[in-house]
Amino acid sequence: MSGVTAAALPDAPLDVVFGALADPTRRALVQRLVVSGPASATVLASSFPFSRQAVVKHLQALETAGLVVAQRVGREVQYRAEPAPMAAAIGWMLDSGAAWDRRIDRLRQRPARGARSATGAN
Amino acid sequence: MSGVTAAALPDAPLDVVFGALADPTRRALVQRLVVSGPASATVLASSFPFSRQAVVKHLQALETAGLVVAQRVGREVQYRAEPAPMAAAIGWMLDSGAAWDRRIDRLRQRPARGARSATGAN
DNA sequence: CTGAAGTGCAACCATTGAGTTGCATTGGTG
DNA sequence: CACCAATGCAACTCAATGGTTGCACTTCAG
Repeated sequence: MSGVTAAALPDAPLDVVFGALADPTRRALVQRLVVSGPASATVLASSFPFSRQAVVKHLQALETAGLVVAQRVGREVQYRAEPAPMAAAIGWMLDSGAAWDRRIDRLRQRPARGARSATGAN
Repeated sequence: MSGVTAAALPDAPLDVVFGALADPTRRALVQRLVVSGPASATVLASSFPFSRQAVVKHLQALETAGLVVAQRVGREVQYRAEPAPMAAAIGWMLDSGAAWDRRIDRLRQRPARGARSATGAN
């Protein structure tokens, strides 16, 4: 964790990215960092109904996902948002969506023969 | 749950969508359904190293997220992929990314006064 | 009608996750 | 130097998750 300074992680696995984004608190943290810029865990914690330690844990989860980068400034640690890993997640979804569209096309071409042929959801 | 036939759920909260996608098995299930078309839990389970019940639970998680739709066909239940809810997830990410870009712009416009312009990733 | 295939339901276990508290450590600053 | 603020580390609780198994129930088919 703290070993990584600011080097771009290769690319965090989708598990971790999606998992990090699955928590409302963590999404709120990301937005907060995106909107208001870098901040320390202590400062962030003052805006949330959680203890500082809880916020730190969330930030570590986000850092593992590469969605946040920690940078030491004096005795503080500034966390900054890094939306890059979202690209992979979006990519996976668009990919699925595309494949789904292709499948829909195939289903459309198939002659609708009378009764609802099961999968035939419009 | 099983009450819904094929009606589009209002829109599952992001928590649930991201959470559903955070599991590799569930992503594999979605892709399988997208690529090979609708299938029953029993059939799907034969392709995975898990029990049928485990697969059923995953499918229920996906169904809660609206990523999968269950349809009863005779004594079987066919599950079909439904990528629509991904739109909200993608939307959230693009939104964060956009806000981030705006922030970067502001930082870029700001005259680098000595200290850290730091966040200046690529 | 009887049986087998396919689901549904429930109990159970092990692991992870979110959150807490307490204390040690580091780093500015009066 | 001495203090205070911020971080780091560790232990602990409680709830949720992912997985299992066993059994009851429905439905098609011989």
